[in-house]
Amino acid sequence: MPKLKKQERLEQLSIIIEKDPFLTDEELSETLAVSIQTIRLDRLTLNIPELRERMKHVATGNYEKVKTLGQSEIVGELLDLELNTRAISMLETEDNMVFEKTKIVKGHYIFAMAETLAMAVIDANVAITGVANIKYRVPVIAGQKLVAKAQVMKIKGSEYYIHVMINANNDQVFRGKFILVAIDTNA
Amino acid sequence: MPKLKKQERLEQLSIIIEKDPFLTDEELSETLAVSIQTIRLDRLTLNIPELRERMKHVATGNYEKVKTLGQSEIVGELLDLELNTRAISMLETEDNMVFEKTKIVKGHYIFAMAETLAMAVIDANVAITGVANIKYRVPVIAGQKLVAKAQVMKIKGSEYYIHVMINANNDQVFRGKFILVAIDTNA
DNA sequence: TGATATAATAGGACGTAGTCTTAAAAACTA
DNA sequence: TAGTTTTTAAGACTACGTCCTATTATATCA
Repeated sequence: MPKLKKQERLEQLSIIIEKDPFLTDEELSETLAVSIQTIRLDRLTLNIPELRERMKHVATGNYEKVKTLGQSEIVGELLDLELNTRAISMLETEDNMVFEKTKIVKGHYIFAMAETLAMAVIDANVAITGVANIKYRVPVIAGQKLVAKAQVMKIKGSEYYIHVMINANNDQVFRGKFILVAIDTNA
Repeated sequence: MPKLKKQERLEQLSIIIEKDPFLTDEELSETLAVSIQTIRLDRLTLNIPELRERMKHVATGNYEKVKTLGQSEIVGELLDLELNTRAISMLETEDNMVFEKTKIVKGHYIFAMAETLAMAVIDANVAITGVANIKYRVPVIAGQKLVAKAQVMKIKGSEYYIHVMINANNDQVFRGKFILVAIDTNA
C-alpha cells in the first residue's frame, strides 16, 4: 500500500477497522505504511477506541444478542395468549433486519415472527411446522412496529390449523395459514 | 460469600466465569474472598484463560457468526447460477438452527434459504418479496445438507415468478412460489 | 527561496491485566 | 510436632495501549 494523503488514510483506516476490528495499532501501521504514533493520532481524531475496547465492545455487544437470541424462541414480544385459541405478539423491526440496499425488512424475520406465534398459541410444547401457505403484502421498513395475531381455526387430532396476520400500523403486511403437528411430548 | 474448600471454590469459579466471562481476577478474588494469586492458580488448574483471552474468544466467536450472517445475504452457498433462469444453493444445517427440544431446523432458515435464492436468480440487485406460496413437507434435522433449486417460470414486466424446491437427500422438504418485484435500481 | 503551518515520527512515563518464578507464611493432617 | 498442602506475597516481564512532550519532514504561502 502506497503512502496516502492524510484524509485518504483516515478513510482507509476506518474502513479497515470496520471490516476487521481485531487489528493492533502495529498491524495497522504496517498495512498503511505509517508509524504507530500516526495510527494512534488517527484513531484519536476518528474517535476509534483501542483494540481492547473494540474487542470488549464486540464481545459484550454480541454476547447480549446471542443471549437474547437464545431466549427468543419467540421472535417478538408475546402480548396476549389464550391457549389453543389466539395470541398476539409485537416486534419492533430494527436496522439489522433489513437488506442493506433497500432498507426493507427481510422476509424471514416476518416469517419467523408468524411461525413462532403460531407455535406459541398451541398447547403442545413440541410441535413442528407442517404446511404454511403465506402471502406477503406490502414491504416492511426498518423501525416499523409489527403486530401479529394468531387465531386457531380448527384442531383435528394432533393437527392445528392456525391463521396468522401481521400488521404494521393497520396495513396488513403478511398473512398465512399454518398447519402445525404436535409431536408426542413424552418422547 | 464465606470461605470455601478448594474443591468447592474451583467449581464455583468455573460456574461464575461461565455465567459472566467479563470478570477480572481481582473481581473474582473479591467475590470468592481469596487473594488474586489464588484465583490465578485456580484458573491455571482449571485451564481457564485470562480475561483478555476470554473476551477475544467471545468476540471472535460471535464475530464469525455475525460476519457470515452479514455476508449471507445469501443463506447457503451458491453452487450454480444462470441469471433469470435457474440457480442452485446448498446449506449445511447446524445445531444452532434448531428448536432445542425437537432438534428440528426452524422453518425460517429454510424459508430464508429459499427466499434468498429466489432473489439471487433474478437480474435485479434490488428486489422485494411480493407473494410467496409455500409448502413444507418433512421436517429437517440438524446436520442435513439442503440443496435448493430455483427456476424462473415467467417474467412479466418487473414481476418475476420463481419456483424454489429444497431437498434433503432426495426428500423434498420445501417448495414454494415466489413473486419478486424488481425495484428501480437508480433510486 | 525562506518562513511558517501542518503532518508525521520518536521517546519516555504510566496503566491494566495479566504472565511466570521463587519464596514465605498459614492451615490442615497424620 | 513434623510434614504436606494450600494460600499469599513479591518481583520481573509482556502486550497493547494512554498521555505528554519533543523533534523531524513535508507542504504551502508570501
